[in-house]
Amino acid sequence: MISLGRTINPHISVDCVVFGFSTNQLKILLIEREYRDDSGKQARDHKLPGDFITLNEDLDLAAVRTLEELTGLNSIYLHQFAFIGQPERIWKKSDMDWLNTTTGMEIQRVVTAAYFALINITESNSDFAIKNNASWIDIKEVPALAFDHRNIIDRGLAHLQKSLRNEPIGFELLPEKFTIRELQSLYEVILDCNLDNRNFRKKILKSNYLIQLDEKQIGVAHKPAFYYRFDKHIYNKQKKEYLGFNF
Amino acid sequence: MISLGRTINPHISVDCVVFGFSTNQLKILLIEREYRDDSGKQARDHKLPGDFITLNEDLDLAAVRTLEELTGLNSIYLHQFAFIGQPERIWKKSDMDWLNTTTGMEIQRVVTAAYFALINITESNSDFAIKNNASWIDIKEVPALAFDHRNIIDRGLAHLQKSLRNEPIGFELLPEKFTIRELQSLYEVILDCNLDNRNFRKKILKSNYLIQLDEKQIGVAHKPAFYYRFDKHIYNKQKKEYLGFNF
DNA sequence: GCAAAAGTGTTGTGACTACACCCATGA
DNA sequence: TCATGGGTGTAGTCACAACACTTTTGC
Repeated sequence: MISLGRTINPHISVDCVVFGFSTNQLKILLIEREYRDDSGKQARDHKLPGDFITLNEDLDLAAVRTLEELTGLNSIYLHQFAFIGQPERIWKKSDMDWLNTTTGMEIQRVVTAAYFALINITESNSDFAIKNNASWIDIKEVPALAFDHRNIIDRGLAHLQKSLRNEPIGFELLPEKFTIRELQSLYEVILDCNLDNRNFRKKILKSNYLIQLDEKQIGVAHKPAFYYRFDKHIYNKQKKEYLGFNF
Repeated sequence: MISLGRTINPHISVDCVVFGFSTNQLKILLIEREYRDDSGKQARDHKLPGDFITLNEDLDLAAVRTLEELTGLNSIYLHQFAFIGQPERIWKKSDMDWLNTTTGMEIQRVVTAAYFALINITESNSDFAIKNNASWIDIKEVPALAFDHRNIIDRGLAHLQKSLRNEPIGFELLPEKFTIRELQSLYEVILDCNLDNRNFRKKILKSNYLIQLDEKQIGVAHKPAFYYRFDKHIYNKQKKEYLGFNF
């Protein structure tokens, strides 16, 4: 999405790799775009949510703005994870033409700050996104993308996997209350592995920032699972500095 | 250092936090700069090695170039660790004036890619640096700096500590051959803690990429220590993916 | 009562911490 | 021979991996 009607800084952009999780799939938010291919024909493909920053706009805030315009959400987990500036990263003429057309400026070279966001997909923010030509696509079925966005997604995914191993961020992708099994599935899908559920439970419950609620699943054809919630406050309190070094 | 005589991209710069280690101190490479303070008086202070990128220059290569111009070295451990773009990061009028004067351009706002470098300080590269107004300063005695460079250093140091815990990068700061004790001191200084030397040895030698040489210290008034070298090849081979998650 | 997923305990192994003394050298 | 830093071993604790059965519900 390009900011028409704002004064942009045409040298610097933000791009957001937005992850969501639903029906046991890791999904990513992509935007459909219309462009003219090298032969001048109208075509469609997908790109990451992103935008040029405006003059005097803070980078982080530009990323927040981009996502808010797209999902209606403004307090989501969002961090910069890379900054990409190879001169040849926009190598297709059609991509460069598209930038020139949509901005109405002569774009030379764009350096982009890549952001990483985690969203709990709900009906409401999903509807909001659809109105903006955005849609949630399974990470395993990402089509060909504009610019170097495929590369940015791969780096974002690696970042997600690393973060998930080192900090409790999985909750950002789940609703307020969730079952241990849902959490385990999330880990399995993102890390692409199978986890022993006894060991997973022990490990995740030992750190006592998962609070068991009084509520159970209803209407399921098996023993209903308890719901839990993540208590960020407890986590922050007992977050410890790991002092060993293990390589 | 500003590239006079090159065509620069005045929106984007690189800044390098360059660490060195000598006489049991963690040091950082700073450049002395002349400028006019807000009252117009000639003054001196320090800044990080850095530069605007030139048109069509790759960011990573801009960082390599900056350091090569400064130290004569071109194959050093160098990684991007942050990208900083608050509009108010250059808040002092004197700093903005200095940029305008040295570049001969009207600078509006600069977004900078922060790089992190590790160097084994030698007489030769140290002499080279001195010729360029650069000097090695103990990390604990860093004076007031230009721009937001103090902040960048703090973030670089945090990055160094984190990296040192997770990857064997300490060797980059030491000469080719070193004693276990030197390595331990390096860990202690950077992590700001005391380590038990029996446990340190066990841990570091267990991973068998430290090769004991036939050579010992000479001329020391105590039992001479063996020298070791780091074998990157062995490390790369047995580098394992840590699959658990520990938070 | 049966299908389907939830939930639970034990054991072996390996990594970490804490801790104190002898060894080789130069002066 | 003494001062200096190099170099070594053991015991307790804790985290992790591997592994199979009982429980609760809807149909």
